[in-house]
Amino acid sequence: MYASKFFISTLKEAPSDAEVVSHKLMTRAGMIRKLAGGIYNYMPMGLRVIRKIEAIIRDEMNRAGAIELLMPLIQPAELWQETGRWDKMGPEMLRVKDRHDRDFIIQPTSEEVVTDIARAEIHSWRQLPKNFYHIQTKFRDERRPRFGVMRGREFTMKDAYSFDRDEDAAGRSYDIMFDAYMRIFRRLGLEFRAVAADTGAIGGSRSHEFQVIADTGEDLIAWCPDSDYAANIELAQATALIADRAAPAQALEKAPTPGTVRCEDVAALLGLPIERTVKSVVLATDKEGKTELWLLMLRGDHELNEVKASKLAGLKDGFRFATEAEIVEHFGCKPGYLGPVGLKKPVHVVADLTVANMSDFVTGANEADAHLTGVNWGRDLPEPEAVADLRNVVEGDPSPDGKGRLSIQRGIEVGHVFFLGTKYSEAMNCTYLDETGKPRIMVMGCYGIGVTRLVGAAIEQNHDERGIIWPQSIAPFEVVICPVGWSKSEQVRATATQLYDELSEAGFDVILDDRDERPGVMFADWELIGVPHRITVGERGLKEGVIEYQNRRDAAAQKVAPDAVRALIGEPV
RNA sequence: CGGGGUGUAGCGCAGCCCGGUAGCGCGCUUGCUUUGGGAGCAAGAUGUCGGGGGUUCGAAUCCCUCCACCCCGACCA
Repeated sequence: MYASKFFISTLKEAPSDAEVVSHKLMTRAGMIRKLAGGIYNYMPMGLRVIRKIEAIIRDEMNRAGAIELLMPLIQPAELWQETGRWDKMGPEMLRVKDRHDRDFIIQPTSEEVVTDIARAEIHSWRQLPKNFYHIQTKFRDERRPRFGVMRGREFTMKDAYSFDRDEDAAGRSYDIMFDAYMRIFRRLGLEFRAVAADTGAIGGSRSHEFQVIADTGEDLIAWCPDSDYAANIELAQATALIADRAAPAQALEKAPTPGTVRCEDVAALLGLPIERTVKSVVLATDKEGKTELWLLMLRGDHELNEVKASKLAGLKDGFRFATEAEIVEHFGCKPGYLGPVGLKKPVHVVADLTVANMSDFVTGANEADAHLTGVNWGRDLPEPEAVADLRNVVEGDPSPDGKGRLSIQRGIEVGHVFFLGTKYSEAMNCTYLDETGKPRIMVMGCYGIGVTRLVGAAIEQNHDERGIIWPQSIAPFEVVICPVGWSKSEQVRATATQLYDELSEAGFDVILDDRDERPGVMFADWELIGVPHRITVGERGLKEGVIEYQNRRDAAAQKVAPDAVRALIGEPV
């Protein structure tokens, strides 16, 4: 490709609405242009990256035995009504009507349609297993689209769906996809981690997220450097940090703590470590018109994990945070000084694993500007109604597998593999005949990769102050040739053109910058765009018989003979 | 959805408080000079000042309203 024949539109300054680096750099590099909130044009330079990512995904999906098809962007409401998601999905799903006033949706995902295909086309156990996938535009009307391509409303996703005869076979399909995903993300050249993830309402144990490691990620992942344990923090198991509860040593006393609401402040005021304080989180449930309050107790330095809370026996069907009025009614006190001792009305008291083994701890006194010290289970208040893992793990917690301590990293979720079971196949009566001629429900799995999000994630992980640094496998171009004095020097032109031809012939994606710009302009543009290898050809060097090579990660260029540059670049990918 | 903020040239911004008919930098066009890290000089082009309504002799500026975009949002009692 010659630059003059391509489309390059770099900006010196990013639009003010771009917040994260990937959004800024993609816009500055001319890869995307915003059309509306969360909706972007993929400009030629950006589309090349997307196409390369798609090619790698296709290659590995096909290798893993998945079969590509393409399901429509617009889907009829009937299928979604059949599974009940027409009502469940909420405003995130964009609904449209056709000229006959019939309801359609713009697909946020494709379980319904693919299951409809399977039930219509697959009739025999001999046809199983099957795994269908497509790479298709999705639309999710996000509450708050942000971060450019990382959380857009319109985006591209690869979604795959496996169909199997039973759970064992579905497990094998899952493993095959898991392995394929490992290969895909390795080939994309990203630092990533596969982590156990919450399975939500569907249950079961098989769900993994693929997280690209980046400080700007929205997800927290807990992993153990000494073992292969890795889980989303939503799921990561916390252990009791105190093995056995010590006997009470202190008397129950009330301490004045005026204006001191947060646990760290209470601890500081009382001159105690924060590990001695217990915070009270008040939730509410509404069942058949009856409101019940739940007091969840966590150590002062710990945070409530809502996913874990939602698994508690009484909170399974949904909960909310209690209102101030409800809190006053039950505790006789406004938030800030709440505790489990001296309640006005009964509440369900649930203690975190660690809190359940604490003694002589500090809680609110249910009285403004006061806390209680020397609080002890059994003596000052009844044993908790339930003890459960309620908190987020923190850096340094013991790994649940008993092999060392947990580290916490931020990640960007770019892939998810999920064992679906029969949730959709049962709702849609997707069956096959087994060897005995009996109809049986197919067992499904689903597997997604956020293609456009990957572009953003790759940049979040690989950039510097000058711009993007693409992994070679997804760079819009692998090599750029910058001729200095293109229009002036016959010799520069000849050498640059010859290099271009040779490298293209060798299978590299090469762009020759024949725009006749000054070197500073070319260098700045290509460093912003993030091409991994740059070759500079100028009369000055040619007099000494050299050209220059610089890797995007190098601090400076090195002079080499034209025929030596190939060795520095390595191989095309 | 609630709270806050911002909309002025392709991009980044000033002007608004205190009304008088729009400006700067980058980019773009033309010419000359320059040519190894975002060139210099000169001459240009580009704005329904987010939309609508109102106040006023006069509105980017004041008032009302709509829209768009951005940020924040139980974080824990």
